[in-house]
Order: sequence, then structure tokens, then C-alpha cells
Amino acid sequence: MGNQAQMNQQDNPLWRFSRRLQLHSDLGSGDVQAVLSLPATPITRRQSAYIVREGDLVQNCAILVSGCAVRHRTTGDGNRQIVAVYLPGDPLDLDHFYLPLADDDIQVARVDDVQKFAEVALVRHEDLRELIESRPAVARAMIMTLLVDTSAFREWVLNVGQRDATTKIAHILCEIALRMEVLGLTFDGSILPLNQIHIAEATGLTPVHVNRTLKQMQKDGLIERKEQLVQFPDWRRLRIAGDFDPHYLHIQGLEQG
Amino acid sequence: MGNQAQMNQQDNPLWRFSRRLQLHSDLGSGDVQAVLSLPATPITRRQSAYIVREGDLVQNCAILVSGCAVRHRTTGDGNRQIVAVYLPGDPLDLDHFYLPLADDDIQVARVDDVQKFAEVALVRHEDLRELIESRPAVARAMIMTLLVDTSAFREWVLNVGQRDATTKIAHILCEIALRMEVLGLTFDGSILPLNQIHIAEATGLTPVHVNRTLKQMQKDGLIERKEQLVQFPDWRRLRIAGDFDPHYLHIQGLEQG
DNA sequence: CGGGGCCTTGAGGCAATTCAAATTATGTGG
DNA sequence: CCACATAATTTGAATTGCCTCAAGGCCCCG
Repeated sequence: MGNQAQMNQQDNPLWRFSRRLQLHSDLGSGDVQAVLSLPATPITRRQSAYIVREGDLVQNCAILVSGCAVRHRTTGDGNRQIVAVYLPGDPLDLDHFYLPLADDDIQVARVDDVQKFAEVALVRHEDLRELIESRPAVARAMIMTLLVDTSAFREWVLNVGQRDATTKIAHILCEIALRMEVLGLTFDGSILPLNQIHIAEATGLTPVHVNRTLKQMQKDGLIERKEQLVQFPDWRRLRIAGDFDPHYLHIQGLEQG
Repeated sequence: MGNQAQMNQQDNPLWRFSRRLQLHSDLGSGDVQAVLSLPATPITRRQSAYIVREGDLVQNCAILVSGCAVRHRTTGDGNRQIVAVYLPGDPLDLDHFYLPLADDDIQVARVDDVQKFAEVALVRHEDLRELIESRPAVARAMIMTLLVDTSAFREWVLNVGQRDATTKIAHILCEIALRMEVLGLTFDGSILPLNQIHIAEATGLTPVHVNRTLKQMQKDGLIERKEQLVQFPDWRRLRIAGDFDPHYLHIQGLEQG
């Protein structure tokens, strides 16, 4: 029965989300149950579909269940900058609960290879309000999650502003790899959720230069690539090359990788 | 008496802070009074002094009263990136209330010209907790303030990642000018709170290039300079040159500048 | 088997950097 | 109030990391 209950729990679309909340804050089992019991509407989105558009007045909070999404902003002359990458379990726009007018686009970056779509769970702001009013620990966990994302934004300002191409790319790879690992998504050996164009838009480089830099990183043994797979033969070296110190992600119980 | 009371109110070190909170959210007069009555310890800091250091376990929330401060992060090889500029009335680190381990430095960028120091009001987290527990509207206003800052971080990722030197600099000038105006600090004609090195660190450019770009902007009539003063002969042109759309600052009642 | 993503490669150009040094402000103590 | 130290701005010359433009190749999918 315990086993059965656990199986059911992992089938809950919000299961990874509950784990994500606990990366930064402790929740009681009642809190976790309350999160898992949130009324959530599952929706699916194809590759490149928008989940939120700049200017939307958002009524729901979207939580990524499968696939990968990116948040981006655009300059007046159309240049795109990715400001965040979202993985399964990540809330995409908790901020819109407090500030419902969206100022970024959120878009599917990668879909499930067999299903051909990404899954998102929508939670109405009203239901969310009820949850956080009855569960202060959950409210706290959500705010901490928001603030950790904020810390990551600042790290991205630094990454985009001060590092050279190789370091920028290595840094982003490290961040994604670590976050996947911590959420039980096992990056190493699995498929990189971003293509070279995404990496370009996330680092402020051109796709051409990303391509050349990846080539060079491969030659230097920093990464290995077979088709869509990206592997890290030497995690420590990549971390150093990417000037990556994960403290800005505020992950509980992470001493060193 | 009413006049007297108002005078006293403006002398309160937290007066501008209470106005800042109301930029994004409405507060009742009881809420405002509660904010103004917060026990705050005034401290002074000289030019370039640190208010918070990366790694600190912060016990207080710092609110800038006078002068200018910047928040920055540093790469492994010592390159600095400013990620935020703070003006009088801005809370410097509300985030540390929820996530007390600092991951940025916060430093005085400019002091009062006659007093030679910047003023900061320290509010103990304990007192802050009491306030937000008794005043939900204040709690909400603070979270919204945090999230507006977050939106600004994302705009900075875009600014640093995708725009050319002139646009980057014009954008930052616009942001600071607008924020000063909205807080009643009247930028135009007053002294720019940042020097060229700060602008360089905020835009990801070198000080040398910032200097050359400012020269060019002056020649093009985008800005005017007399000693420390920076003036904008044509606000509209600067806004366009800086690709500046203030919606990301979520300022209530701002239709267009 | 044709078309659309995505990746790859080459050649040339430029925006911004690096390095170096002079000039001008700002601040300090005698 | 001047002499000195320090910080900030300015200018020049040479270099380079990354971009632009352009085209070709691969693979998946209908």
C-alpha cells in the first residue's frame, strides 16, 4: 500500500514541483500533501508554442511537468534574450501571482521525444491564494523559490556581461546540468534541452559563434557530443572553465559537486 | 499642525521608502504609518564602503536614505558586474529577509556632496516580520517591490546581452532618470549618481569605451555635460536611443514619459 | 524525396578591448 | 592655501573576439 501510494504520488503532475519547493525550504508532509492536492489543469504545448506572452494579464500559475521552457525578452529591433531556462518541476511564473501583467514571453524550448509535446499544469491564482493563506510554510517556500530565481537572474547578468564565450557556455551547461541532477532528471548522458540557437540567445552570442565555441570545447575535451547527446567527461574541469560556483542557486544540502 | 506633522513625516528616514512601496501597490494610511513607525537604526557609510558583502548572514534589512548604492557580483578572475543601482528610498536587500545568505556585494556608489557619506536605515528582520504579519497590504507591497526589482534584473540581462554600447548606456540613463523623477529626486539638472566606471560595470563595457561612447552621445546631442552634471536636452530622443520602455518597472499610474 | 530545422564552415569586417600614458578633478595634510 | 596623492576622465594606437554575410550539409518528417 505504501508502495502504491508512492507510485500515485510520482504520477501526480505536481510531484516534481513539490520537490522543487523543498530544494530551498523545508515542508511538512501536510504541506506537501496540500501542494499535491492543488487543483491543476493539465495542458500540452508543441515545440516553440508560447505559454505566456508579454502583455498577458495572467490568471493562472503555470508549472512545467515535462519538456523544457525558456523565458525571454526582446529588444525594439527584435533581438531575443533568454533570461531563464525552466525544467520539469519548475514553476514558470509564480511572479505573476503578485504581478499578473507579464513582461516576458515564456515558450516551449523542447518537447518530449515520443509524445511531441511539453506538459504544463495550470493552477488558478485563486486556488494558489487559498493554499498559501492556509499553509504559511508553502507561502514561504514559494517566495524563496522566487528569490532563488532572482539570484539566478543576477548571475545571468554577470555571465552575459563579463565572461568570454567559452566561459559563458560552460557556465550555462553547468547550471542546467546541476539543476537537472538535483531534480532527478539525470543530465549526464541525457539530451541537452537546448539547441545551439537557444544557447546563443541565452548567452548573448550569435549561433555561429556558439557553434565554433562548442567545437573548440569539444576539441579541448571539455564536452563530448554524439548526435543530440552532450556529455561531460570531466565535470570538475567544466565547472572551472565555466567559473561555476553553485551557491547562487541556494540548494539545500549541497556542499560541493 | 497638519503642516508640522507633514514636515516631521518627510524628516522620517523611511519616508521615501514608504513612497517607493506605493509605486507598485496601494497602502492605507494606517499601513503607511506602520511603515514609518518601524524601529530603524540610522548608519552612515563613506564612499565605496560596503553595506553588505557576499557571504554575509544578514540580520537586518537596509534601506537607502541618501546617496546612491550599487549591487554587484564578481567573476572568479575579479571582473565586476553591477546588477542594480539603488536610489534614496530603495530597500537594498529585502530579499535577505527570506534568503539571509547574501550572494552579492552592496556598496556605496555616491555620497552626499556636503556630508560626505550615504545614509542607510537598518531594520531588524524581527521587526519586519512583525510588521508584515500585522499588515498584509505591506507584506504584499514588499513582495511586489521585490518582484519589480526582479523584472529589472531581467531587463538588465537583455540590456547587457543584446544591445550596443550607445543603447546600453542610454538605457541605463533612462532607467535612473525615470526612477529618480518618480521618487521626487529630479534627475535632470542634478548630478548623475554614477561615474563612468560604474556605468562600465553596469553595462559590461570597459571604462575606456564608455568614455568614448559618452563623448559621441554628447556630440550627437543625446546628452549634455557640465562637470559632474548630466542633462538630457531631448528626453524622447534619449528614450528611443536607449530602446527604453518603462513598463518593466511596473510603476503605477505611469502612462508615458 | 522534398522541405524545413538545425548544424557547420569560410572569409571579411567592425565594435569593443587592451595597453599605455597624459590630463584633469578631488581630497588631504602640512 | 599650496603641495602632494589619489581617483576619474580623456586620448591614441594596435589588437582581437565576436559578428555579419553567405552558402553548404545533415537529418528528420510528412
